[in-house]
Order: sequence, then C-alpha cells, then structure tokens
Amino acid sequence: MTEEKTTINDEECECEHVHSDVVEYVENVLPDEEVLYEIAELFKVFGDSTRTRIISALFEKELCVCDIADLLHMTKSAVSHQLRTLRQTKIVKSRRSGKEIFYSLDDEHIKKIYQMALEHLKED
Amino acid sequence: MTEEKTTINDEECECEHVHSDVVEYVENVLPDEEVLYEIAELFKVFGDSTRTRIISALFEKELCVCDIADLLHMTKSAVSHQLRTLRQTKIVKSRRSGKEIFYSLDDEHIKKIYQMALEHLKED
DNA sequence: TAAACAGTTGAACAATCATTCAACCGTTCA
DNA sequence: TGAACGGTTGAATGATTGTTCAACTGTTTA
Repeated sequence: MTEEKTTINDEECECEHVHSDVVEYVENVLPDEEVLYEIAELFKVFGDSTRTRIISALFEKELCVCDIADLLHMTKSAVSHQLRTLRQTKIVKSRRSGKEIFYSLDDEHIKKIYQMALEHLKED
Repeated sequence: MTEEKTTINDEECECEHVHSDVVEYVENVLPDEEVLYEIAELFKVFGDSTRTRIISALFEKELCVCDIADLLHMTKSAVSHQLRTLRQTKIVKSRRSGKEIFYSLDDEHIKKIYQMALEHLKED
C-alpha cells in the first residue's frame, strides 16, 4: 500500500476517504513549502530557554559575552555558541570595543514576536 | 552578590571584569525564569516544519487527521503524534464527528504570532 | 456481532542539538 | 614582544525529539 518516497504517492496517508475538495482548496492557498520551512527555522531559534533569556536580556541593554555569562550563570563558551546561532539568524548583531564584543538586538520584529508570545501566555 | 539557587557560583562565568551595574540592572527587570522557559516551550512547538504546515493548513479550514495526512503526504500516525503536541499546548482543538476527528485552531494569538514571523521573513 | 475504518499510543531508532572541554584567535598593555 | 584576558571554535557527549512500526481504542455499518 505505501510505496515509499522517491515518487511521492497520494496513498501515503493510508486513507480511504478524504475530503478531497477541502484538501485541494487548502493545498492551493497554503504558503510555499520553503516559506513554512523558514518559519519553523526562525521559531526553532526561539525554542530554547537559554536563547530566550539572552534575547530578553538584550531587550534591556547592550551586553558583552562576559556580562551575559555572568547574568545567566553559564560559561562564556556556552553563551558564545548560542550567540553564534542568534547572529546567523540575524536576531542579534555585534560590535567590538577593545577586547570586548558587545551584542544587541538586530531586528524590531523580534521584539513584537516575543511580546506576542508573552500575551499569549498571560491568557491562561 | 547573586546567591542564586542551591549552590550556583558567581565564578561560573569565568570572567574577571563584568559590567556589574548593567548586569544587576538587567537582572532585576528580567522576566521570571519560569516565564522565559514557557516562552521557549511555546516557540519550540512552532519550531518544526511539520507543525507549521499543519497550523497553516488549519488557518484555512477545519480538517480531519486523514485530510492532513493526505495534504502533507505523511502517515496518519506521524500526523497524530504532532497533533497531540499541538493539543497539549492548546494551539489546536478537536471535535469528534462519527469516526472522524476534526481539528481546528484554538487560539487567536497563534495567528498573530505566525503572521508576525511571515512579516519578519519578508523583510530580507 | 464482527468487520472495517479513523485515529491514538508506546517503544525503538535516527537525527538534531545544547553544553562541555580544550585549543585557539585578536586585542591590550606592561 | 609576550603575557593576560575576552571571545570563538570544533569535536565529543548526553539529552531531546520526529518518524516509523505494530498494536490498540472507539465508532459505524452490514
């Protein structure tokens, strides 16, 4: 019944009766596969409490790696690894000043998304 | 200064010179650890493309498990597992109608968060 | 009642990922 | 110049998690 991958098959869902009209409609208005993947990638970055803690700290002030490590009781290495992810996804930007490197938020949307999540959690 | 939890140590960050005033300020305005954890948990749910695909499909129409499985070319089991996560986090609700179980979005905030992410991605 | 179908569930497996550790780079300053 | 410090990086490890598989529950219907 389930002829695997390679040639994606409609019967892969093992279903007999599907609401084909509805499915077809949704199929057509659904955003591109690629966009949905990118959305997931963005949220994945927020989906770690170390990173949400870093982000919420940077809402308040520009901070160097040592500051963040001290604030979160973590090693510089662990913090640096997470900052790398945040840098690569353009959520955070950095500037060097002498030996220190200061980090701050790079995007305004980030703030909105974050605050929307807070609102959602408050309504419980 | 920051005698946190059980025995967490200030030197854990291995830093010599920290901007203590700034750190102290941020420490005081930072949301509760628990809230930051919950935010991460919420975003974690969005951080998977299977789930973003399911969510965006449910934006359009109420769908049963078979419909979703067919739409995403996945097995019913895989879809059901993800729906369970979405149900537990109150993102999705279900109603039974005969043999079928129909799923739909449970929360308005979800839509906003999702759309905010789309906006963020468009600005590239 | 029993077959058939929609959906769920738990265990197992594979992949992903956060943290640690140790070695490294870049800048300052003595 | 070289020691000292802030920060980065890659490999290794342990934990988390998405999908598969097989067995199961609940509802309909013949």
